[in-house]
Amino acid sequence: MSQINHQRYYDCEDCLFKTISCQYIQKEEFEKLRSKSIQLKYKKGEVILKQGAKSTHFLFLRKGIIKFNYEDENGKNLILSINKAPALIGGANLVNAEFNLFSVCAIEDCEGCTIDVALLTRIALGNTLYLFKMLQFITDVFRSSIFNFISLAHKQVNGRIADILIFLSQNIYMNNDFVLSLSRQEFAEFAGCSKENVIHTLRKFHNEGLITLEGKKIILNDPERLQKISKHG
Amino acid sequence: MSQINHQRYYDCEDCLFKTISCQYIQKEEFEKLRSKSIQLKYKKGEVILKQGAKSTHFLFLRKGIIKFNYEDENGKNLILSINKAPALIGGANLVNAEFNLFSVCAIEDCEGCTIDVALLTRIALGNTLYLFKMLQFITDVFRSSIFNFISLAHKQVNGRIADILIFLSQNIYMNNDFVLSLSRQEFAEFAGCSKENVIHTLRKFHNEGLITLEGKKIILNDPERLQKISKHG
DNA sequence: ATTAAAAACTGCATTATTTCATCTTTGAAT
DNA sequence: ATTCAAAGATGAAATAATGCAGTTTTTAAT
Repeated sequence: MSQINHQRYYDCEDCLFKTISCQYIQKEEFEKLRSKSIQLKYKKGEVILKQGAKSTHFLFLRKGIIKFNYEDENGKNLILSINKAPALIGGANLVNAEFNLFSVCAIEDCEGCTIDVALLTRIALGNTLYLFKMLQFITDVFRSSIFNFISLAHKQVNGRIADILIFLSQNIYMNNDFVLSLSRQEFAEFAGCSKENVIHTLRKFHNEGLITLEGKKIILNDPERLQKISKHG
Repeated sequence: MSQINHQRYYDCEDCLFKTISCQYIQKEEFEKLRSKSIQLKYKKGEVILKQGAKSTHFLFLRKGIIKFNYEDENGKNLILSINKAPALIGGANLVNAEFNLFSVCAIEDCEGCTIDVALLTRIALGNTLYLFKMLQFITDVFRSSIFNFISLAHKQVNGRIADILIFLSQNIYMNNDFVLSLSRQEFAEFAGCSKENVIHTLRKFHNEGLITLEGKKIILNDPERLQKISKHG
């Protein structure tokens, strides 16, 4: 991710963050933000924000898919949430500014730009409607994780995996037919079970005709029946 | 909870919410908030905010212990978080105002007062430091639930129950020796397992000398060893 | 194209968890 | 004080999930 010369990969004119911001703040204000921001590219697998590190900036994710990852004291990983662009990442610390509770990693190639937290906060403090909009943006990222939480807490692995398949098709890939960005290990870290259990369960769904599985390619043949399994059928 | 005549149970002078508020806003502003607020008492078991209902007010919880409860489509309950006073409840909707995602129920007798959301928002919009403070207050309530999430997601029942015992002693009762406010069923809804599993596991911990169990009374005899079990030992 | 390493897969033994049937204790209501 | 209902407790059988060992497939590097 090292960009010595801060090259620009894309034009800021069509950026959603600019569009939204300029509904609330003056173009000159936005220009201050933009002048301090750096465009970055991340390859699949790269760490965008590191758990335990100090957040010096937000990242406006313009393109790509990311995971929120928590690593426990035994080195075991847990995926709390998966999100796709556009999203404002790193906002967990806007209110209670401290260290990153989680890592954020690219699970597909990503593009985005850094946003100076201190400057954004200063501007937002002078414009509460903008502040509210930014808070909404930030909390959006966490909204989906609540439902994964609920799924984990009181469903068995069948239901949890059905939930994840539905979630991915409806919220990430926007299609019943997609190429999974996660390894089986990562899928297991999202579902809160062993990778063998993921493999067995996906195979079972395949054998029952619920899904078609060809390596990383997954087709949901029967989303309604998956919904039933999710509802513990 | 019906208070036809809005009787006052306690004096507002020593209220933490007033103390904090008046560090940021004028006494006259606070008086507007206070004049619209109603003091309420809830008995153990009473619903304070109902899942699916519209939030017309926050509750500043002055005394007592509450649970955040989610009821799924099959009528199964799940406890997302347990919190004690003081806390500002119902703030999930400050930013994205819609319907309550969860119920909030008293698990010990509670006292608190309603706070008009629209008025608090209006005042906070005119005073961003106060707004930040309120947001901090609100997010505090959710902070602890993240760690329960993590515990649920990648620990077995032994570890989850150890985690809950430690959480309750350190964050709720502030003592190694406490009288549990939860039924075994509710404990199971917090731990994400069957009530029999809770009973078996608590009994096992008791037999191993880790805890002393006398009905609702629990003593943590060996918090260090519980920590080890939590860390999957 | 060949090789090595990583990821995916499989079946099975072990362990964990739920479910069920039954019994005991506790607490509230009459 | 008695009764009833709810909560707590227990053990055993059935089901679910993990962890292991070994095999195949995929991916990346030379």
